This record gives sequence, structure tokens and C-alpha cells, in this order.
Amino acid sequence: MTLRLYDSKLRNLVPFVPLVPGRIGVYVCGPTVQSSPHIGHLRSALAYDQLRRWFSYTGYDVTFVRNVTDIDDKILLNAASSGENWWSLAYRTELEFTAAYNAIGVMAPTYEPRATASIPEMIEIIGRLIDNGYAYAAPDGTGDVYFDTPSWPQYGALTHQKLADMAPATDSEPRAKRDVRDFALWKGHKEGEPASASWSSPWGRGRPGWHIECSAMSTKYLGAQFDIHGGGLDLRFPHHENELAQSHAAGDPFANYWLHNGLVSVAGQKMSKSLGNSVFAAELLSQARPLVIRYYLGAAHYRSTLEFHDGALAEAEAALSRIEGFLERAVRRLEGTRFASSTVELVPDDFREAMDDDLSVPQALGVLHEAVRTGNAALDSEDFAEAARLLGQVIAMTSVLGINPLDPQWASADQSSTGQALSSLVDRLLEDRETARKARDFATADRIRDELGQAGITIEDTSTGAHWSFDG
RNA sequence: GGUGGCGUGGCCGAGAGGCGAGGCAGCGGCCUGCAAAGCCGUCCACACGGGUUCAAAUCCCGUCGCCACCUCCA
Repeated sequence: MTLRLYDSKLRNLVPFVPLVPGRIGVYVCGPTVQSSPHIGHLRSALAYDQLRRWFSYTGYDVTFVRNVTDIDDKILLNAASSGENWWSLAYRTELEFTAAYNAIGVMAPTYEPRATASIPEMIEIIGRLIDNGYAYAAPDGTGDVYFDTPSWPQYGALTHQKLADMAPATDSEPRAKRDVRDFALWKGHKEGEPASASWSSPWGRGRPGWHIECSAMSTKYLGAQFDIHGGGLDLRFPHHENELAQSHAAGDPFANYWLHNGLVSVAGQKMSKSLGNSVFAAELLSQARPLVIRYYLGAAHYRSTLEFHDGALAEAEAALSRIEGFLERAVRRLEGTRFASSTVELVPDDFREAMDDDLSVPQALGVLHEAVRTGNAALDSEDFAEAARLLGQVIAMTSVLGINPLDPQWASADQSSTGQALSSLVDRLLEDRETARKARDFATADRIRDELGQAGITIEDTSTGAHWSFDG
């Protein structure tokens, strides 16, 4: 079975065929770095991270481009109100995004272009649009350039809307627009805006409108035609609709497949700045381990709305602990046997089929948990060959999903000197407890266990001795 | 008004004509000095009303409820 993806332009599950066999170019709309990253940004980045990892696992050479839009109205506005330079705000915010992405294990893109570094390419596309008769420079001397929406019959192709049904665009002051639905490709420099936020162009100094940067950066790095364009569902209109219109009108074949990830809602409501219910990345990261956050954000299907509610992180923690428990138990139990070095296994067929079916991660997780259960059963019955095989599979599956708890990137502070000190103290107490147990002095043994428990340390007695874990 | 999506057991969350996804919580059992962890079993759900079919959570019609987009948005 080959990979099928839900193309939101075709509104259908379609077989994925790359432009060049074995290679894939993916462009994902990254953030406009105007304010701190929130849970929705993380969910979106994670969805495409899963896609990318699956492509890589199945043998594709993936070029993954995720942009940073570092010049736009909001950035200028926010910077002006805080008295900061716009480029300083943009960069500081970009660093916050990078840190948040890194924290939950979103792989660095192949390249992460900034809009401000592709101004000449944007100007070039705008020039082509004017030449082709699909854009016009405002005759009022403002330096604005607009996309001539009514001149492009396919406008609305992505979201299946008729031009007549659309409301006027409010992306810029109407000034000299021919049609209220025309959108800005280039915005002439205005009095009072920082000079550093303007670039020279054939239409005078100015800055790019929102949308044109993505048309420029995607084709600059992936070619006039490329495989996949992704982004949040909320970007479908107007952002992606406008990207599609301007790129096609400029003569570029553009993206072959359009993917959109679902949004995150809080208490049944869309998260938005105006409602003030945003859950920021920093807040989220203070509530659970990064690996738990990754599991939680990635466990639902990427197209479904993800509900953030109390207890969601605890549920993810519980599910993940099960996987972790098996991995640790299996590694510990197989130590010293001829199955010690876990064999490299492929993911099971069921897992592969689930992932190939529009990245059905929830189903894939079902396969994963099933392997954990049978793996535990194999350990119970001391069928080490089977346990080792399943251990390998669980490692393969969790690695593909980026949630392998054994991966060094999730390592906690256990290796620190504090961790080592704790370790030697606990080991010492466990020796005392073992001595007491052998003497059938259970009162003492239980007292030690209770004391450790109060300190957040859980004791598990196994056939090969006591094992402890810290869940503070 | 235009365009889409959703409603599944106590909770989360898949599935999309016939085999009870999976996780969490609960209950019973095995194991254990007692626990913990693990295993086995149990808990047979699909908003409502019609219809199609040998068979419907799944297809069709209708109703109700919720959500998103329609130029700030991941």
C-alpha cells in the first residue's frame, strides 16, 4: 500500500506520488514572529514533523522548508507599542519558537528561510504578475501593489468559494484598490513606519504584503512546482488561497498537494488572542515533561480538532508511562542474555498501514500499545526471543513518532551530579530494605518503601531485584 | 447569507456496511510477605427519527446540538 494523504484542495484522500521519485519537497507555513508561541503552533509544527519523519523512514529524501515571516503589520505594531525595534522583536520571538520546537523534539527543518531575506524574489513575482496583467500598482502614488482578484477566474479554487460570496479584504487600507477583494502584494512605505522596514522596489520603497513571502520562499527553495504545502487550517483562507492565486497567475505550477492540520481548542472554544484563552508554549512546558507534551499533541489525528482540557496531560503521561515501563523493563530483563543488544526491527505492517493511511497516528498508537502488551506478556513468560523482537518493534515505532523515551534527547537530570547522589542514596536504602525483607522484618522494609514514596520514589520489586523510579 | 467539519462507552480517542482499535479510570482474578509494575478477564458504545440492506456506528433522507472559515491567526 502506498501513502495516501488528504488533499484539502481536492477534499479527498489521494495517493501520494512525488514529482521526482524518491524525493519530496515540503513547504510548511511557519510562524509570523509577532508574539510568543502557543500550543497551536506546537501542534502544527509537530504534525508536519510526524509527516516528515514518516517520509524519511519510508525511504524518501525529504527537503523540508518551514519559513519564518519576520516582517508584517503586527510585528511593526507590537514593536511600536513596546518601543522595541521591530527586527529585535521578530528575532527574539523567533528564538522563542526555536526553543519551543526543540523542546518537544520537532526536527530542525532542512532550511528555515526568513521573509526579509527573500525580498528580491517577492519583487520578481510581483513584476511577473503585473506583466501578466493580474496585478497593478496603485495609481495614487502610495507605492502599493494589489493582486487584481477579479482578473483571475480561478480565485477561490482552494477553498471552493465564489468571489461574489466573499467579503471585502481588510488586509490593508483600501486606498486605491480596484476591487474591495483585491489584496496587497506590496505595501508602500508610510510616514511614521521605521525606515528599516522598507526595501526599494520598482514601485518605490515599501514592504511585502502578507502571502507573497510564502510564494517566494517556497518556490525559491523547492522550485516552481513542488510536492506538498502545509499549514494550519486557519491559513486556508485567505493566506493559502492568495498564495495559490498569485503563484498560479505568475505562471508557477506551485504545490501538488495541500495539507491542513486541525486547530487546538480550549474548553470547546477556539483559542484566540481576542478571547484571551491562549495556552502558551512556556505554560504548557511547565506543566509536563516535554516528551509527554509531544505525546499529547501528536496522539490525535493531525486533521482533527485537538481539545486541550484538564487531565489531558495526565492521560498522556499515563499512556506514555506504559510504553516507558515496558522499554525499561525489557532492557533490564534482557541484560546479560543473548538478546541483550536489541535487534533492529522494522515497524509492524499494521503500523505501516496506519501511517500510510493519511498518517493515522491514533491507529498506529493502537498497534504500539498492543506490542507493549504482548511484549510485557512475553517477559512474564520469559520468552526472551519474543520479548526482544517486540522491544525492537516498540523502539522502531516510537522512534518514527519521535517519542522513544530511551532516546538521549529526552534524558532527564538523572545523569547530573545531583541525580547520581540521589541514586547512591536510594541504592543504599534499598540494600537495607532487602536485608530487612530477607529477615522477614517487613515493618522496617515497608517503612523504607513508604519514606521513599513520600519523597516521590516508587519501588517495584522484580524477580531480579528492586527497581526504583523518581516521578517528582 | 456562503463554505466546511463534528456528535462513539465513566473520560480521552480510532474506525467507516458483517470480525468488540487503543489508552485512562472502575471491577474480578493471577503474581507479591503486603504493595507497585505486569498479565488474564470484565465493563458489548456510536446524538435523535425514519429509510435502504440478509446485515448500518458506517450508506440515504430528515431533525437537534456543537465547532471552524468567509481577509489577525498554527
